[in-house]
Amino acid sequence: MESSKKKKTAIEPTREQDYPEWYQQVIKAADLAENSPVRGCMVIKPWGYSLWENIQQNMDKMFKDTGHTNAYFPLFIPVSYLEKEAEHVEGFAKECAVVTHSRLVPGEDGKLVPASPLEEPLIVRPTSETIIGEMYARWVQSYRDLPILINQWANVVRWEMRTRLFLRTAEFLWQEGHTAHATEAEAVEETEKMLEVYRVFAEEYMAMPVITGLKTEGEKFPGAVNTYCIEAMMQDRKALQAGTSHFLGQNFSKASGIKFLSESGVQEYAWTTSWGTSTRLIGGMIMTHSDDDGLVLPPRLAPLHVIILPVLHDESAKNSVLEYCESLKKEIAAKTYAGREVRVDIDKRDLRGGEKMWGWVKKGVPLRVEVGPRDIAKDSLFVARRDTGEKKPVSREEFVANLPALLQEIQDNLFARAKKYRDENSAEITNKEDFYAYFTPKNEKKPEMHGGFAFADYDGSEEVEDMLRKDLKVTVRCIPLEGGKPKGDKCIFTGNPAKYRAVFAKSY
RNA sequence: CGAGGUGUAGCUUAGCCUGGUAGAGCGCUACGUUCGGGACGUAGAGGCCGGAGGUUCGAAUCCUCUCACCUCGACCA
Repeated sequence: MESSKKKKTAIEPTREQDYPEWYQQVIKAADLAENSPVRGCMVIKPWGYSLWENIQQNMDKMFKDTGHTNAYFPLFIPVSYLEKEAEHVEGFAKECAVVTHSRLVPGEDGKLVPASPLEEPLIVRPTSETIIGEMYARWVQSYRDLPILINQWANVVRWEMRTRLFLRTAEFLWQEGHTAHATEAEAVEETEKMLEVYRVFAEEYMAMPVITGLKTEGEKFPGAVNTYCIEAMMQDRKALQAGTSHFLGQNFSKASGIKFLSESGVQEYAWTTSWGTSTRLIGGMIMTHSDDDGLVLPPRLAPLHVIILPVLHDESAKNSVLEYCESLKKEIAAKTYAGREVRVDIDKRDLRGGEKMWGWVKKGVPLRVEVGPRDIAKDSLFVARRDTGEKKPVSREEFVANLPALLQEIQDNLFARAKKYRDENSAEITNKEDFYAYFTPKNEKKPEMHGGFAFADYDGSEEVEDMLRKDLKVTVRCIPLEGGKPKGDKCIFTGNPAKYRAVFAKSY
């Protein structure tokens, strides 16, 4: 970049200037999704949806490899089912969409009005523990019927007050695993196993480093005994809960009546788990890797790995350039990366070179290859990396041969970069004063990016959590599975005996 | 649901205080010059000023109601 003029970014504002607005603009520029006329509900556009398809395909394989199968349960749940588990009702009742009528009839002013009230109202599922529990109760008679290891890909509805594309929408797409086991140990093992699946997916596919941990009483899933989670740091240093795995104990099996006759002939309640990730992952991926020029995609989830940009303005060379690009495309498509065909396309649109190039920059395609008459003469390609911005000529032979390795290098670089950022913005904090200073912006009127992940000993009390939420909007993200034991012996807030060393942060 | 704010072309908006019947930029269309980097010129299409009612000779502008959205609280994958 020339030093004389200020570097122009494709996305305005920049992350530094206005992070939430930057996020919206990245989505718009990459054409991932947009708000719909339906309050709180988004339209996921083809480029965004293909990201979701790639998440689905890869994650689904991991579920199958760990012994799970897919099934589908109803969108509607009778209200009485929700009432069965006390904590669960409290957690979800206030954000349920309710179906009360079964048809519409023309009213006096020509408008349609609901008619035929239902005997029992239905809710649109906010999550499916209760309806799936009801079915499991019917399916399970003997210890021989266990375990049940089922996953469902579905949409759910939670009537949120405030929504943001991908991060929180009234309707969202997700997967929810629901398993039932004969023993507590087996169910706990399942809960931890699926958390590990999520960790691997986040780190190896999304290139998004995460902390695995346990939620506190106040933050756990309504009705669960334990909630495990993966927590990631976004570039504004806020935490994003990217996946949860719940050990439900016998709470839901008792509520739904999932009973079985054990090997020793005793009636017992099953032990259940549930675990989920959603389209929120796409939001996490955007906020982990993207920069001031737009979206940056990890190769393992990118809908397109390589975009070939022919230089076509010279009419006489047009055909030969296109022919060259077609043969290059074939050669590239024959390569494999991470067990999949390398995905490649040629942008033949009749647009100006710069316009085309910036379009693909903003869409986050890992590699751009420019091919013009001068390159063809040397059998050379002008290759640009989206992650580093590096551009250089490479011989065609070398490029094709190294392509899988280069894609993996980009994947690794994204992970390393995100991990470095997270570690640089994490702090070990040993007293309340430092803690408050860490989470307080220096400029109150126009808060700069500040804070991050704070690791600190605390007494595990809800009083401390309430105080931090109120004073700083900081919450306990989790008690990390590694390093969750207190380092000192006192809570840095109360001086009481320390119970945990937790990760504190502001969050989405 | 509490407090504040905003609705004018596909998008961003000027005009509103001090009523006189709508203007710009981007985008879009056509043509031309350009093209190894987000071009420029010329011409053009596009608006019942969120909706309903009221005041007035006359309303984008004033008043009332209503709807939607945004910001801040409570809630949240």
